[in-house]
Formats: sequence, C-alpha cells, structure tokens
Amino acid sequence: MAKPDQHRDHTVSDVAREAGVSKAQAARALGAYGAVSDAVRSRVLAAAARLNYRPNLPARALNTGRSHSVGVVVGDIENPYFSLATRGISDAVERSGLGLVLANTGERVEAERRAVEMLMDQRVDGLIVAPASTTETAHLQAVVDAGRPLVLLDRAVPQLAVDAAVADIGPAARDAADRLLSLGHRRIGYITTADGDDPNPGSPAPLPSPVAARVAGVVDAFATHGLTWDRSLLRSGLRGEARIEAAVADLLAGPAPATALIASDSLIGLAVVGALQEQGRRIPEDVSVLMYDDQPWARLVSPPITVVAQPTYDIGHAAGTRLAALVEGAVQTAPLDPLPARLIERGSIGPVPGTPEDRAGSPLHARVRS
Amino acid sequence: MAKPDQHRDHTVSDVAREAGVSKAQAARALGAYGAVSDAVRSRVLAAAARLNYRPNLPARALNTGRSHSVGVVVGDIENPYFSLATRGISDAVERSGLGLVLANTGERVEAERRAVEMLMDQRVDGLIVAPASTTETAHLQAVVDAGRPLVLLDRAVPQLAVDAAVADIGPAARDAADRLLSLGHRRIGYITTADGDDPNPGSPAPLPSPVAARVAGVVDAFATHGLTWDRSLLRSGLRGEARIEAAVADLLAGPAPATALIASDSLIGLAVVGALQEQGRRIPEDVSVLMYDDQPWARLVSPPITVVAQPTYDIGHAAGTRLAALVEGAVQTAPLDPLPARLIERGSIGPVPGTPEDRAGSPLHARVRS
DNA sequence: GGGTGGATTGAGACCGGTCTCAAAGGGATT
DNA sequence: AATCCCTTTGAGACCGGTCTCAATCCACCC
Repeated sequence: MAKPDQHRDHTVSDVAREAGVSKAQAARALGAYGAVSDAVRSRVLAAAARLNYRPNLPARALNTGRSHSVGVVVGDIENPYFSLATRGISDAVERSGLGLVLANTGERVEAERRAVEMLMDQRVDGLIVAPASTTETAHLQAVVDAGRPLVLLDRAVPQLAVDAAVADIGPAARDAADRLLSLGHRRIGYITTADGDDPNPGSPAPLPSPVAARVAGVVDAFATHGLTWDRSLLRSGLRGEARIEAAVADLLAGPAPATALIASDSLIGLAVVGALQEQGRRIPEDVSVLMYDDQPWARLVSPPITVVAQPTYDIGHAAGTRLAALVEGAVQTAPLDPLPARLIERGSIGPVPGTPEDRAGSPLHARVRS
Repeated sequence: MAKPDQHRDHTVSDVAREAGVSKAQAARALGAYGAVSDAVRSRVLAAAARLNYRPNLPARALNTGRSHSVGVVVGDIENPYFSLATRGISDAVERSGLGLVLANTGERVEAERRAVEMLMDQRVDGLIVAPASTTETAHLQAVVDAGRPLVLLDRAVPQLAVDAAVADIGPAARDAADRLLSLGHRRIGYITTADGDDPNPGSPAPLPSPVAARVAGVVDAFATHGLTWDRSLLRSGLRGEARIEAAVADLLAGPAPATALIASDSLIGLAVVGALQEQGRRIPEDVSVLMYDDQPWARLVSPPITVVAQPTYDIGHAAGTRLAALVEGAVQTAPLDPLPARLIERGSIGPVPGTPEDRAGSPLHARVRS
C-alpha cells in the first residue's frame, strides 16, 4: 500500500540537523554565501557528504531569480549549420556555468513563439534565437521588454535593438557573384528554403537577413556591371528534396536556362548536386554550382564544390559569450562585429557552356555601362 | 537611485486580487486543477490576460516535483549522428509537453558525470544519455537508484538495468564483412574514435557496445569462414583528422597492407575518404571503403560510398518516446527492440586488387573450414 | 573590568506556486 | 422547512532553498 522506497531527497534542514547547526547556517555553508566559521562549514560539509545531499536547483532559482540556464531556439538542430553553432554556444556558455535548454521550431513562427514563451516561463536567464521571421517578432520584443537578455543568431532583425551574432555575408556574396559574372554567367539561379519573395527590404514578407544579404550580393554585383539580375530566377520557400529537384529542373529548362545555380545552404546544396547528378548534368561543364556553408563533404565530391564559408562555430560561440556576459550583468556593450565569410574556390564553377574559357570575360565588357 | 522599471512579474496573488477572488481559487483556475466555477474561472482568466500573467515554472516545479523537462547528454551535438538523434528525441518528447535540456560531453566521462549531476540537481524528470564509457557508470547507476527514469541512447551498458534505444548492428555488420570476404578481402582495417583495445567483452576497457558489435561482426564473419581476423588492424581512440589520416596511411603501408577499410562512423568516413583522395588511392580499385551511418553526401561522392545505415532519427525518437512514457509513470514495460541496421551497397567496395572479379570468391572456398 | 566592533549564529519571513482541510453554498429529497 | 450531499471557496501550511535582522560571541583595547 505504501510506496516502498519513496525516500525523498535530503534537504538543507536534514543536513542542518545532522550537523547540529541551524538551517540558516547549513544553507550558508552549502551555498557558499554569507559568513560561516570554518568549524561549522566543515561539520556541515561532512554531514552533507554523509547524507549524500544534493541542492535543489529549482528551489534555489525560485528565490534568487536566476536559473543558471539559457534557452536556445533554432530552426532545426539537424541542420549542420545549427548543430555546429549550437556546439559553439554550448562551449561558450558552459564556461559560465550555464545550462542549455534547447528548442526546435522547424522554422515555424508559431512554434518559435511557443518555445520562447515556454522558456520565459521557465525563467531562463537569457535567450539565443535564430528567428524564423523578420516581421513576426512580437514575442521577441516581449523578451526584450521583460528585460531578459536576448541575442539573435545568424539572422538580424532590424526593428529589434538587440545583439546579433551574424556573418558578414555581403563581400563574399558579391565576390561569388562577380566570379560567376566574369565567367560569363548571366542567368544565375538562386535556391533557398527560406520564405520571402522580394529581396528588397520593406516588402511584406522579406527574406531573412542572411538570405537577403546573399541575394543582394548577386543583385549588387550585377548592378556594378551595369546589369540587372532577373529576379524570376529566385526560387524561395523550397522545403523538401523533391521541391528542390523540381526547381533545379525548372531553372535549367526553357529557352533561357540558368547556367549557374547558387544553393543558399548546405542542405540545398546537397539536393542540387544530387539532382544534377541524376539529371546527368556535368558540373561545371553544363552548370556551375556555388554553395553557402562549407561542409567537409564539399571537398570530397567531384568536382569539389566552390563555397562561401562562414565561421559557424565562432558565430555560435560569439552569441554564447555575449549572452553569458549580459546574464552576468554586462551593460553598455559594443555591438557584436559580424564575422567574415569568404569565398573558397574549388572546382564547381566554370565558364558558361559554349564560351571558350579565355574569352569568358568579354561579353561582360561589351555590355558594361551600356 | 531606485531601479527604474524593476517591475517584477505578476503572480497568482496579483491575479487573484485583480479578479476579486482568493489566491487559492485563482491558482486553481490558472493551473487548471481542482474545482472552480465557470464564473470564477472566466473572471480569473480575464484578469490574468489583463495583467499579462505568466506562470513561474520553477515555482510550480518546486512543489509538484515535476519539472516537465528531460535531460539529454550526448558526446557531441555537432556529430550528425547525435544531431539527428536529438531531433528525434526532441520531436518525441515535445508532444508530451516536455522541454529538453542539452549537455555536451565531448565523450569525456568526467564531463558526463558532471552533466548528469547537474541535470539531476536541476530535477529533470528523466534522462537520455549516450554513455561515454561502458565501465565507468557509477553516476548512471546513481540516477537509477534515485528512481529517476533513464534511457540510454546508441550504447547499451550491460550492468545497467535500463532501457536502451540502439540499432541492431550485428546482422548488417556480418553482411558487410561477408561481402568484403567474398570479394577476397582478408586484411580489413577498422578505424574508430572510440576508446578500447579489445573487442572481447570483459576486457578492462572494452569498446562501447555499438563499436564492439561492429567489430564482432567482422570477427564473426571471419570465423564463419574458418578464418581469423587480424586484430592488429583495429585502430581505436583516433581523435582528429590528422590521427585518422595517419592511421589510414599506416594501415595501407608495409608488406601486408589492408585492402579494405571500415570507418566506424561518418566523421571517420569523411577523414578516410579525404585521406585516400590525398594519397592518390582509388576507391575501390586500390582500397575498398565501408562506412557506418548513411549520410546524404555518401551518395554524392564518386564512387558513392557503401554504408551500413542505421535509423538514427528513429532511435532518438524511440528513446524519447520511451522516456516520456516512463516519466508519465509507465512501469513494467517491455524492453525496447533494437532497430534494424542494413547494408546499402553502393560503389565503394570491390574485389581485392589484383584479383579478377569472377574469381573473387575462390580463395575463400579453398580455405573454408580447413 | 567594561566597552567596542566585527564575525557568527539562529529565527523566521519570503520566493510563487500547490494542496489540504474545514467552512460555506446550493440543490434535491423527504 | 429540515436534512443530506456534492460543489465551490478561502485560509494557511508547505515545497526547499535564500536572506534579513536581531542576538550572541569573542578578541582586543583603554
């Protein structure tokens, strides 16, 4: 009838009794605060060890108001980008003695809102969020209003005055597009999972900032050469391999097919390379391929993939370090510097099909500034 | 002098006052327990909405004893195996309304011990652990003794009477070795990051169970054919790409080089394929390669890599589902079934160099059962 | 020897919820 | 109208810590 070994854990009071001191003194010795004589401390510690005492962290959190844990909200921990960034966060945050509460959103704003709410209710000391949307950010504003430290990961949100650990994509994005332009490419397809149809900020559903920056790199590079990028070559909101493969096939079909494809992340890249192999297209002879996010396998496929590499681990680490500082009470800190991304040229981009390599640049110059 | 907007959150008492009811009634309405009339409930809920009340979960946890969160302890979240499994855990556990507290150990037992202790102090409702060691498991036994639900991930620990979500590697491991044997391979190198020098259970520092099972598959397959696998071809404890590359070079050197290499996980596989490419060895003409854990890129490299695929997501999902059930109070449950692994043949294994393919099987038969 | 001040100590309130228990309310029954 | 029973209500203890505050010690000094 009675539960057999319902032995509840020992508490501060138990330890105090065992050591023959008051609860207050035991608590001070165990919590390492306040004034405690050496004699009492050692008696209490010995008693605690004897009873195998373990502190109840939620109880402690209840009246200190500090939970010693931070929340991390990412789109998908399965995505190598996020798992590496999370590793960076974890390493950074652990050295401040903070635990890590993880939430997946599947890039759905609604799930993100719930996760953030839950973490706030959990009274985490701070939050790192890779926001799924640039516009629906009321729940993030609420975090700021509540005075809880918040650091954004990977994606900045202009209307939110908080730190963001991001890569400085712009220059590398332009480099990449320049490179393609100089090889004669004019029809460059851009494929992303992110939602948003217009690369201009201010549109009703803009792309998340890093994707927008990548697309802007293409647009800028074209503009620099007096050209205009054909926006119909932007394919967004593509979830699932099938949709991506279809987009690849579509971009490569018709009278004015794309001659180069840019994959907005390594998951897209995987699908794109897979699709091209299946469709029997050669890289880079038939199609040039550029991928965002360097992955170990990018060097191994043939040809090795040209990528724009971001310091993903460092981005996570920076976010974690900054959040830990804010949690410790830092204030008036300088904004985080964007970390540099860079183009790593390998073998997956080449001259436009039909163009002799040594003349690759000429069509460009023929048209420049009309 | 006074902190400007030190507005502490509203509490149940605040809501009660606002709604004109007792604290107890407000708490019942907000916590959805006990008996509350419709009139009171709606008044309380309206007041709560007006004050933007949010429950304090640590406080709730303090006297219910349930934190509605589970701990996950993995070797390295950056490893695709763990990030995929974690995704499975997350999905499974989320539908039970449980949060997820993550800890990385870097496969160090000491870090694992600390992480488990911290999570126990945090009073998580249950734990999922991928144990770094098969022998140093006192901290895990302590979890069991404390009556807290525990599910092991990926690796079973014989002396621990708890559920383990693992793959049934044996058959696929034997299939893989059989395949290599039938192609004439006799010198098969096995490369792993795990520590442990002897595939026999009972040795002082045995390999973790899944690695042991994989090695046992090789041993068994050899034995079935009346052969003995040369254990000097087992290379364990290899951390970092450089060490792995050195091991590859070493295995392939000397008078009796390995003709096939087995990579114990996808990270090893990456390094092995990279090393072979650098060393100018062709796969599978010069060396056959088999990898554990299917990864999207394994299909994309040339030749595509033959792998033993495990249902990693499902393993995580099974662990999460089982843990959630245990947390809900399930008892007397059947042990978890190991999930099947299977050999997926692609192009990275071929006949032993110098052996005409159609005669590949003959040296084997010539020796069978002496 | 009395005074002084800093270090130590213990009692008890408190954090924000849950939950027990006795009292009050409200039908239906007789 | 009195009784019974079930629902609803509020007071207050409690979870396991922290922390305030007044009381007590004790070494040192005049």
